[in-house]
Amino acid sequence: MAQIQTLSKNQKIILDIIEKAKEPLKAYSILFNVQKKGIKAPLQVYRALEKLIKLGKIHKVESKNAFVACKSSNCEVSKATAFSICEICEKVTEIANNKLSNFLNSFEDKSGMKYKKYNLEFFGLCKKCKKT
Amino acid sequence: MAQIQTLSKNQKIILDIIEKAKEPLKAYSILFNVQKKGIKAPLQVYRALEKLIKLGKIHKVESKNAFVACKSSNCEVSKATAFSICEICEKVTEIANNKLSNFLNSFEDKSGMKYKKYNLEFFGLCKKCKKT
DNA sequence: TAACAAACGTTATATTATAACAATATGATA
DNA sequence: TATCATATTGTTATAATATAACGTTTGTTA
Ligand SMILES: [Zn+2]
Ligand SMILES: [Zn+2]
Ligand SMILES: [Zn+2]
Ligand SMILES: [Zn+2]
Repeated sequence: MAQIQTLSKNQKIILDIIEKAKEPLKAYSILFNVQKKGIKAPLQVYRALEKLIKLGKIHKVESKNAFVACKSSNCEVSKATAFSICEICEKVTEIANNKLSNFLNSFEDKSGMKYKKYNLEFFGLCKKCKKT
Repeated sequence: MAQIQTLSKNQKIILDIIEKAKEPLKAYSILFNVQKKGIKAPLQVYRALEKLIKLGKIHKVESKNAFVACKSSNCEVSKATAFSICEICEKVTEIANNKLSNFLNSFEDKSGMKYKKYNLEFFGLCKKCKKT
């Protein structure tokens, strides 16, 4: 019944490794890490990633072509994502901030376009890197 | 004196083709289009793109790996970009909205991180595609 | 159990981007 | 003008990221 059980074998393997990582993982680094578990080809990784993204279990950090597990249990279906990215140490953190998400989810302009989804990436210096 | 004059030959050629395009251009499609002008290698394109981005003349649409000319003369240096992207016709438009940029430029959270730059991509249906 | 959809495995290939090296051009300044 | 520094160019090769196409297997459900 838990959502995790609806995941297939490869999807579980790959979600697991992404969840355990401390930083966003790139597809081929995931591939390298799961070869001992029998996943041999890029497509196997990319297919799992695609599914996990659809389910909101992971997100893609577009500016880095890398994948992170979703920390904010809010976004079961990933249609509103925001990240902070340190330009020095490259630390990536998912931003969970109601003021921000409320603002963006209700954003409208004069284009007549209906926004269903967004991805926001902030860049700057993290606490540690600011000090140096 | 005009900023355009500080651009090199290759940079001008590539900015020109991006400005004339009606949609975001991919690097290799740019390459194909400028081969008659003597630009033969990917690196020549990527180097010009990199410089043009730094100058704020163009932006990269991360989710599409494509490049658009900056329309909003506000962002001379591109540190705050926002796009709307239609999921059907793939039309991409740079959003110039003061309420949005003011909100994001002054956004702070409890992470202690100082945000200097952001990129936001909205997805949805454009006016035309909503009707069908 | 028949029919369908989702996931899998595999090979090959497409697409996007950078490394490394050498030459030339440009602009500032002594 | 000579010289120094920096930016730009040209070129070949290669790295990194992602998908096409094919057939098989597994799971669901009518
Ligand atoms: Zn999330
Ligand atoms: Zn940092
Ligand atoms: Zn712009
Ligand atoms: Zn559209």
